[in-house]
Amino acid sequence: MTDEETPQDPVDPASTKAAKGADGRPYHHGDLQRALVEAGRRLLEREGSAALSLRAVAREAGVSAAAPYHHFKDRAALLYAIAHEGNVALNETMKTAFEASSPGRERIIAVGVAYVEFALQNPALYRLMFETTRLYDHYPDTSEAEGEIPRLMASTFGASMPARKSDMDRHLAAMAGWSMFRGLAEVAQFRTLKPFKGLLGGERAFLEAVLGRLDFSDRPEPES
Amino acid sequence: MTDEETPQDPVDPASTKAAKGADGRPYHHGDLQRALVEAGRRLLEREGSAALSLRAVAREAGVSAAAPYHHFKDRAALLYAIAHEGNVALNETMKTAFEASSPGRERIIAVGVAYVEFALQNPALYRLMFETTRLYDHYPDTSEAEGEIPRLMASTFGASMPARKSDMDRHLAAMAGWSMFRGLAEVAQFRTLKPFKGLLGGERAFLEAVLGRLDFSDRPEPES
DNA sequence: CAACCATCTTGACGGCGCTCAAATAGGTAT
DNA sequence: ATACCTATTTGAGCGCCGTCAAGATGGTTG
Repeated sequence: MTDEETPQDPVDPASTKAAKGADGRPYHHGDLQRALVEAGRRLLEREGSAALSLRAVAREAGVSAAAPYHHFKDRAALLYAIAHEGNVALNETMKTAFEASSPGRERIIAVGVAYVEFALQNPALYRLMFETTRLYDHYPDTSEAEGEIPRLMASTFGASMPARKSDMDRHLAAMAGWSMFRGLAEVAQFRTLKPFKGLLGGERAFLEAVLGRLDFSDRPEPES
Repeated sequence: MTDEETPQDPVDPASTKAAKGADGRPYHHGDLQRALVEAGRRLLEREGSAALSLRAVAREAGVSAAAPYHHFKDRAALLYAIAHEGNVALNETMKTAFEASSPGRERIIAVGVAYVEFALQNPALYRLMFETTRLYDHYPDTSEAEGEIPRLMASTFGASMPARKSDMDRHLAAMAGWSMFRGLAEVAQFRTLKPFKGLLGGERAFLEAVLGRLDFSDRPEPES
């Protein structure tokens, strides 16, 4: 991640137009859109989601308060862009865990641990993704990474079952897994659980033990 | 619904100060603390959580913008009070479901359905409770109802297991159940699931089917 | 009655999201 | 180079927000 906002052009500070300031930054920001998203992520990690105001992001990126509006329709659009990056990252994490594991119970737990650990390591970002996904749920064009997570869930659980199983059962298992992942991602953040995790041998052991409480067994058709 | 004055205009010359409970201390305009919380809940249902500004709540209650500060330390304290009411209500709902069911698998599903249905019926309030509980997690004096929910979870799951099972296992099962409840409360709100629920025979059937994916079986000690 | 004091209002401050006209820089055609 | 064009950035301004200090209001009490 090149979160370096130094000027990449060796502009001559004396000859170039410097009406705005002597910081050497070219008047035309190279890629303000990108810089804003990165400033937002930086701010999110450093100060938490409460500090994620448009003005603060603009300040962090070193531009005026109105500048973002030429790259994002409104505040929500900027937050959406940040959340989208998070979704891409989470999706990658899950996919890696998926591919590094073999089908079945082991894989479900591995993907779940990856999911929850991502949330624990990026709590503010996760919560932003969470909120944003909810707000844009009804939008017809939720983008690639957002849609991929449920798909990955389905194949994670689908592959762990005999092929003869109905799609309904597969979907239900995926829903249960997804719910468990999301719920655990929240519950595991409670500070009161810390000693409990210690007793179990660490956070990862805790996550695996809880996720192990998902029912992986075959089941009779729910109907018929 | 145009701008209608709230019917609780404080000028009620006949009974300005009388007719208030012996416990309350309604000096000027009645019990403003109570009125503010109710105004907040009203606003939450009518306009959603985005409209829950301190000024809006004060307006809804018919007082000046600064009046709430004599009853709540800041905006967060007011939101906390509203969320607390929600926690009391949720706790009651769960307790009722608990007592109306018999121990074991049936009970776990009944309590889970009660939990998730509360969230689905009061989405804005649930989300507020959710956020607030998280923010105040580290406070030493989280109040009665907030603490009772985990306790109820523990006994819901604890009673479903043989007594010889270790506390650890009981707690883990409760954590898994709690995670599932919370996650499902979020996931079940996605509009895209509507047809899926229909195929299953309605929302309740969907909830029961997903919750049924919790592992209720006995397990070996997680550590050995 | 008058003094008191809890209660609420007024008015102000700074920060916010958002909009808009005006200014400026970089690239391109002349 | 010159002049233009377009994208980018700015500064001012609107209305709303949370918050605070000081003043007004009115019930309670000596």
